[in-house]
Amino acid sequence: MASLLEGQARPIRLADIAKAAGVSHGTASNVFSRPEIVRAEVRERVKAVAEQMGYAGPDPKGRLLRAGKVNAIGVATTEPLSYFFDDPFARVMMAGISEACDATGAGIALVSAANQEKLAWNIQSALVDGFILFCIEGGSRLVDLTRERRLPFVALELGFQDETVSAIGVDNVAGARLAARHLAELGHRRFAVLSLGFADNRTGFVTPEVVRSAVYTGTRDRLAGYFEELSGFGIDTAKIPVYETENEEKSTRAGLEAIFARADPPTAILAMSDRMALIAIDWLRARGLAVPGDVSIVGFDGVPDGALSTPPLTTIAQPITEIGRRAARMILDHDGAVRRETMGVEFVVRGSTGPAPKA
Amino acid sequence: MASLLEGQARPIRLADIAKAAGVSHGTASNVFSRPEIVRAEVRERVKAVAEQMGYAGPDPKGRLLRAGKVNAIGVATTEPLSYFFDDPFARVMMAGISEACDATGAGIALVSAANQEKLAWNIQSALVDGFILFCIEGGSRLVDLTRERRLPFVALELGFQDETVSAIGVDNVAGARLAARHLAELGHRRFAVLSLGFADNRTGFVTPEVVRSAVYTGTRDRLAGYFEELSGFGIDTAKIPVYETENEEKSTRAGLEAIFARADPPTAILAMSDRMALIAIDWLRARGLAVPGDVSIVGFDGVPDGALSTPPLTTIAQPITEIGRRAARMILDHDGAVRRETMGVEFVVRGSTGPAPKA
DNA sequence: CCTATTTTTTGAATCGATCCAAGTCATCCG
DNA sequence: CGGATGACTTGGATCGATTCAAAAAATAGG
Repeated sequence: MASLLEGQARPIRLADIAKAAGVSHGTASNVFSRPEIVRAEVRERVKAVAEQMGYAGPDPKGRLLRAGKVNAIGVATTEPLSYFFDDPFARVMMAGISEACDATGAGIALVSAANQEKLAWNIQSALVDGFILFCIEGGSRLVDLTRERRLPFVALELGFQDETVSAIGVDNVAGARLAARHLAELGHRRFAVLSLGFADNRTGFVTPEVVRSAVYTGTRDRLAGYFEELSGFGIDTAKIPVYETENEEKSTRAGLEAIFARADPPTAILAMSDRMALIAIDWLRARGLAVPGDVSIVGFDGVPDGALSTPPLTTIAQPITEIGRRAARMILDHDGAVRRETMGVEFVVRGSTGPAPKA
Repeated sequence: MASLLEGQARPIRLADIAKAAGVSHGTASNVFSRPEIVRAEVRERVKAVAEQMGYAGPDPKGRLLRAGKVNAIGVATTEPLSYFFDDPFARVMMAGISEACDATGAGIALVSAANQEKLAWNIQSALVDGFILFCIEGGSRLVDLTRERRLPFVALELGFQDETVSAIGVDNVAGARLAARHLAELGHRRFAVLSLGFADNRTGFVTPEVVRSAVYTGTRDRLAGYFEELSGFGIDTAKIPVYETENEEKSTRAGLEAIFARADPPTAILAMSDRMALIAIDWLRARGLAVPGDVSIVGFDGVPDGALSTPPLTTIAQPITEIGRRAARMILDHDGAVRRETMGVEFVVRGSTGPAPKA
């Protein structure tokens, strides 16, 4: 019966080598995984047989089951896979993760969960020892799904409150205050905020109601930081237009249109991401408004592109690489504990902010 | 004895669920993998037990062994992992690979082989269905190692000749000719070439001897393309300085120093990579030489940064994304055949080239 | 040459699932 | 009521390795 299948090129297994070399599979295994405990003569014979039969070496699939450890960490997001290579924030983060993985020889498995069903499947079937989650959007779904794998995981940019998951974030309130203070000290009094989401699938001007029922506390905290600081300068924050975007071109431009269509347009824009800030710079300049001459802008994140724009972007920089490194290490030397780390931010003054224009 | 270990939290297996629910492991398996063939009542009972016992779902490690397919493709290079996120060429390539993987729901495993021993191990133990190799450097070692896995693989940027491996490349000769012709037609007569490697670990001016014994035929072809075309314009190619770099900042700058230290410095530089071309632009401008006023430069590759430099770079663009897509598809629908594809290049005129300065 | 050690080798057990041929059971039909 | 049909279930085999206690072989010591 087996003879009928001959020539079917069934891959050679370790057991085949063992049989051909006349040793037990235990010994054959040792030849590859612990050669030093096998008598030299036997070792060479087995190796020769393996070579001659075209054995590819112990199949990691088999080894894995026994070993239990994959030696790779999964990085997941709800964006398409290309997000990891396109998005500047993600790239810097990945560089940090890469560094930690390189240091220990671990691999990186990229997992995308762009559409609902596949998301679940990809997370469920990823061969990894743990996950790093980019919770840029639809984060709660991602967290829930990952939790079911019962593997260690760390959430990054986790927008919402959930004390049961390990996470690394930044001090949003402090960062936002820094940004607001800078602009206020430059004399600005008319502000607008380009905001990240307070809940999924919403864009447009934000009402106090929306803020109160925010799902994403990260967004809420940044806004709170802005407002606290501005209030300290005697500015009526209730009058500040806050436009919620999806952190991409279209909704951000829509937000700018809406903001500048109002009476009394702002001289200063607080953007909750560098992405939006950079889009804003383009939009304003295309509209003939000088940055920072007519309008000043402060971003948030500290992506490298911000240094290259014209004018270069003043921003609140997260220690992105360091966050990536720590996240990877958290998975790599996981000890079962839930850890939450809040990193400090750094205020980077570049060229997109200047004194408020004389009224 | 087992009781001594109780509380050790050994992860729950499918078999445990089966036993607890009073069904066979076969049925328990079906509950998760083919729920429709299990009677509703039984299915719910098993699911309830699983839920209650905190079962994480079928472990992919176990499933993998039986299924045989990982559903992930490995991307390997001899650079550190961060290369994939830092290098513009790699990033565009990865975007193409990502696209193809997203379309079929496959994952991407990044494998780095920065140091000798780990290289071997990482390649040997990567859980993937096939490899895409970035042969930017030390490519032959990478190819040899990968061949031993006996998994499908495609080599990208394979510098050397080896008809036994699947590879996707570009028409180097044609691309180089385009670049050379453009400059010659602009009236340039004094050239220099910033060259990629002809063999490993060499930098410096290249002799005909080096070219003749080239390991990297890609480099040789590009040079041949330049020379063929320039000869057609009656230029004595034997007098053209060709400086071999390691395609990074240091050796490229060294090359420029050496080239411009010679009598009769060039008015046109043919760079075999955009990377070198961009470094050259910086170097020249820092030196007070106008680009393209005093010196014109043509790159090779077509990385997106080239469009953003000052002046923007004239270059020979490879269809990088498309190469990535094809490479991924080659692995994804692998049929056992060795395939070699040569893609066309596109000539992109931007601002780094202009008429030769009046003598 | 025999016993005590030490070095190697063996082969069963395990890792965690899926697959499938064979078996069970209830239902339907003539 | 016997047999055919259909719907689930069962449990052994398998995927490809590693591990480890015990057996076997080699070596040392007396």
